[in-house]
Amino acid sequence: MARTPGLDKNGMKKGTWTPEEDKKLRAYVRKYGFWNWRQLPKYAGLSRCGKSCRLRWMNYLRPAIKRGNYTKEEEDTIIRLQGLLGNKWSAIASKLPGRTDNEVKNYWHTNLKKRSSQNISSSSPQEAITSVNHSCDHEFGPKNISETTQNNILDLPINCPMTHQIVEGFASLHLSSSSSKTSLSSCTEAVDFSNTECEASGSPSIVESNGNFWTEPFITDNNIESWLSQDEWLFSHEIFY
DNA sequence: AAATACTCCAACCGCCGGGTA
DNA sequence: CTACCCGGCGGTTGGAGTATT
Repeated sequence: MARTPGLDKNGMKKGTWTPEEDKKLRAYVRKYGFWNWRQLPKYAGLSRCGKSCRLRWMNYLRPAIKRGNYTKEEEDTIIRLQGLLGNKWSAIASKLPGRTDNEVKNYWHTNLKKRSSQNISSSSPQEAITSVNHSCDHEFGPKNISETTQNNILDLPINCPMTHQIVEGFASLHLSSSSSKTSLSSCTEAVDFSNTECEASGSPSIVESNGNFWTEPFITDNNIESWLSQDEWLFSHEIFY
């Protein structure tokens, strides 16, 4: 499972993360957040590229990541959304709290792919659409998504968290025979998602207030107690999720 | 017990889009 | 307008762990 440790062309370490590296990354992110992944390893004392740090944090160290077996509901959701959206793993994972796109992708390829292909012969895309439609009805009131989408893809309940994915899924299914992201974006750009369940992405003022954050991240750390209490707030409000 | 085949998943790679200077 | 940087995404791979022969 683990990859052999080595160095990339820039002299950065590759391969499996050690517990010590995890500790450093976790401690740094919990204290300072992640405002520039490229710079982060330098100040966190890690010989890793920023990308590797980001991946490690997002897929493994992040709080609230759910480990262990998938529930029947989760499996059904993955199968259903994969049928609708294709390999939009991040979109699918966003509907599974605590699961990462990488994890969902792996689980699909190792466990669900075969089952799904068997089910395809017995259930139509229309059934999958209807199923999602019901889940939206439950939270956002009745709206016939399948019918609406076929008539006007933009006329969807904007507050429905499924809408973005549904639009993209139908864009790939109906609007273009190619899989280029350009064709998808040209469709989704017309929709205002500002009112959907987007996570907060702005930098908290605690960082902005520190003008030398990146140049002196540790030096300015004079008020650890205060930082830690704010850290808990950030986590409780899912700023880091 | 040893060898081989298979499974699973952490991690890497390359590409793309958004933001900005 | 262009070039560059960065974060994010999806496809792929390496190899440890497990099952089978």
